[in-house]
Amino acid sequence: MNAPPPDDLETLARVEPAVAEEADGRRRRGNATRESILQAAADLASVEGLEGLTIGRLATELGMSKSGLFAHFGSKEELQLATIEAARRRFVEHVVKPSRELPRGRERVEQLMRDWLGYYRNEVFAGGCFFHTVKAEFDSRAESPVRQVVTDDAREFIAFLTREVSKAQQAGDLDASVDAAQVAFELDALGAAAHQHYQLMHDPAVFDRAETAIHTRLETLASGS
Amino acid sequence: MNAPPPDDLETLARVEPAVAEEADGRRRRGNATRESILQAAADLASVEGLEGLTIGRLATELGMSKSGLFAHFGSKEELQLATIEAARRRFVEHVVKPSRELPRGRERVEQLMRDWLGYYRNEVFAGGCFFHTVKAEFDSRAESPVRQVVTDDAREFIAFLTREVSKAQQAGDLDASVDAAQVAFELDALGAAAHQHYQLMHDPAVFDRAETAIHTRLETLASGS
DNA sequence: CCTACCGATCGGTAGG
DNA sequence: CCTACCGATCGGTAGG
Repeated sequence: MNAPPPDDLETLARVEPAVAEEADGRRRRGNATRESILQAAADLASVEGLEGLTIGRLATELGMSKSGLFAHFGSKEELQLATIEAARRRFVEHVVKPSRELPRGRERVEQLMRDWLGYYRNEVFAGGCFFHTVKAEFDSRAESPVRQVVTDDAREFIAFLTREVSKAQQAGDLDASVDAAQVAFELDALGAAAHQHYQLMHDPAVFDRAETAIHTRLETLASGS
Repeated sequence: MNAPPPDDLETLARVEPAVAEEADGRRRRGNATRESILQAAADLASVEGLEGLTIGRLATELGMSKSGLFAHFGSKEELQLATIEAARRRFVEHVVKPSRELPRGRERVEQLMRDWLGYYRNEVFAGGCFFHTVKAEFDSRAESPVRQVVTDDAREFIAFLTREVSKAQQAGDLDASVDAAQVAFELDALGAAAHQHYQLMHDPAVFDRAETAIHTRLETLASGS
């Protein structure tokens, strides 16, 4: 029960195949070590970016040797890509999943936006949202595998918001004559701005401002029902 | 004629005192070198951030020796602070000044937003907007002189937007019962989102999306006149 | 403005 | 998972 519909979650959370377990538990211990490295890496990168995430610093923080940590990944790029996946898991857990329990419609969109703002307010990553940091870091850099994953995730989140707006329109909650992608752009803009201001000024009043703007916008789109 | 009113511009552009000129022109040459260094630094930092802006790389790009360039500033932090001032001059020229020729009111607000979006579209800095890059870079770092200047500039821009909205309200163009700071927050959010999406996806259609959102929002605030 | 350095740190490797 | 390295690059200095 309460199993989320598979459509959105699978694209956003790209489930890794489970790794076969060794009899002595070595593999499980290795995976647990790897995951704890990656969660620390995601927090560090949410502050310093994925380039500022250095292997030496991460190793010191975890009480490991540099080469011991390095052996888990093989290259810095592999570490960066694995860190993005770990951060995605945390994001899905806090922002995407909770509102899945509500029926499709305006209420679900509003809950999703509240969860998103709450995730900012609670600083689920050490430096605010991991994804805002890395989007800004890679947005004007040359193409690379890391940049590609970052843009794919950004597109996916906007597409996810767009689908939720569409569903609310289909449910008769929002004016269906307005482009759902346009509304999703505006909602994304308000969330991102709240995050940016909060990280910079530490004033939680910005969340009220964002909620007001979201509510006002959705009110103008409310179908007479 | 066409001299901009001093109120907003001086706070945003913090005019440096003119340096006394030496008879042999050495000082002028020195200042010109310094400014060309800083403009290159601002472009580099708009891509790589103010930490990624390394003295060695900047020197190579300008065909100077590292220590020759370094001598102009004395520390990396001084270079970073001077680079922010140079970037501010460029921003004011492209975004703040042009709409000053229009009378206060809704038209001026809309022109300001068009100039801002045009500045993004034209990639006036090599990596999009210098200020978005450095805001994201420093937003979750520890306090420092550089971070302080970055937040001051961010506050100043929001305050500037807020004043322009207020003036449009006073001119009777926009509903005066809505909080001007709330409207400024929303306008800032839409501009910043357009920048982010454009840098990441290279799709200029996002500017139409932003303009549509800005226009729609201001229409809901239009006083019946 | 230059050459020639400094100690620290970077990503990565050798060998165990 | 470790110690012990590597060449490159960092910010910064000495001396001119």
